[in-house]
Amino acid sequence: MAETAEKQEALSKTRLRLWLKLLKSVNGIEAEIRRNLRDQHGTTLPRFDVMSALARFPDGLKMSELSTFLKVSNGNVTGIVDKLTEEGLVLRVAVPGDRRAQVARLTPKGRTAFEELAAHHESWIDELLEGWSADDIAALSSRLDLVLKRQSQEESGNAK
Amino acid sequence: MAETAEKQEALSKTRLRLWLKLLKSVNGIEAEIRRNLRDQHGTTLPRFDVMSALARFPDGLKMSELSTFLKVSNGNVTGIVDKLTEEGLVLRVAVPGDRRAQVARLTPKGRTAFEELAAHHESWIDELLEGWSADDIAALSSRLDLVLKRQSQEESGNAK
DNA sequence: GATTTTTATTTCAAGCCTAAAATTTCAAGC
DNA sequence: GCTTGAAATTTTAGGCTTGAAATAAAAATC
Repeated sequence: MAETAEKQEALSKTRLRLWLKLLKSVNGIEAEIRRNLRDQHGTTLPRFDVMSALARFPDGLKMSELSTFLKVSNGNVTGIVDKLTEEGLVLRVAVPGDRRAQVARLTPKGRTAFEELAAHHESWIDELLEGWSADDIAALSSRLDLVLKRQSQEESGNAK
Repeated sequence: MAETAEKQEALSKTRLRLWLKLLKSVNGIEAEIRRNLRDQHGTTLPRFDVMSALARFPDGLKMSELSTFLKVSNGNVTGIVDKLTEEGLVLRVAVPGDRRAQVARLTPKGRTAFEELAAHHESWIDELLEGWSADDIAALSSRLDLVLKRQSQEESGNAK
């Protein structure tokens, strides 16, 4: 079932237009979340992301695990964790048996603060995706799995 | 047709999970595009975005029009256009009758460079969205319209 | 056990981005 | 024709991000 070159070309353009629309939508949602975090909570998305990651791992994450998980550079998380530590939301704990490594953990204060943020975050998303049904979501989700699958393949290809 | 509170809560969680997956997918695609622009063309996404905007307006765009169109700050485009101008890809043209304003335009060299970039960009997207049919795209596109509609409403609400 | 390599993290330099202040010019009202 | 306010742009200060260099400790090799 060979498609014609014309159809392939049209599909390529259609995909490009979709990508631009998708990017615009996602950037818009992200901008609103950043705005809400700043205006309503005096914080930022990178800080929320770090706290969110640490909330999933109650025993804490090593700095390098944190940067891998968030897909940002090591130097980046250093700065963010520094700030969160100064504010008493995160704690650096020495790893027994390895004096190079440190584990970052949420403090009780940090956990409480995160839970507050997370609840609001969920409700913002719920509003922003108003009109999306469970079926809509399932359909998109399966298409996104295609994208993510490709990405994880590529990653393993790039592995050193 | 009142849904139960339980269903509403489940939908909210489902939407949140979708959002996280969507963000991961889009960030992954964007990261690959940035990588390709850097490694294959020695340029960056912000530069590509500026050139792309200027390519759509052969008569050029005022600096403020450019920043509005791209949804970035004025100061931001100043720096990017500075660099592109130094490299001979963009030209600043005085606006007759208004000595405050300047129009940024692609030079012929800039246009050629952009067309080269744009062709590659389209093919990268085409590969990254491999497996997305015209029907998939149409379905998602209509859901995204919901999001974009909400965003444009909000914008006009925020207008000064 | 000394040397080399790898691993974990931080520091650094540079680019991107924003919001706000500063500059220059235009337009309106007097 | 001044003055005041608005508009277009650039400059500035500060935060985020990266990739690469630097530091320090662990692990592997000899």
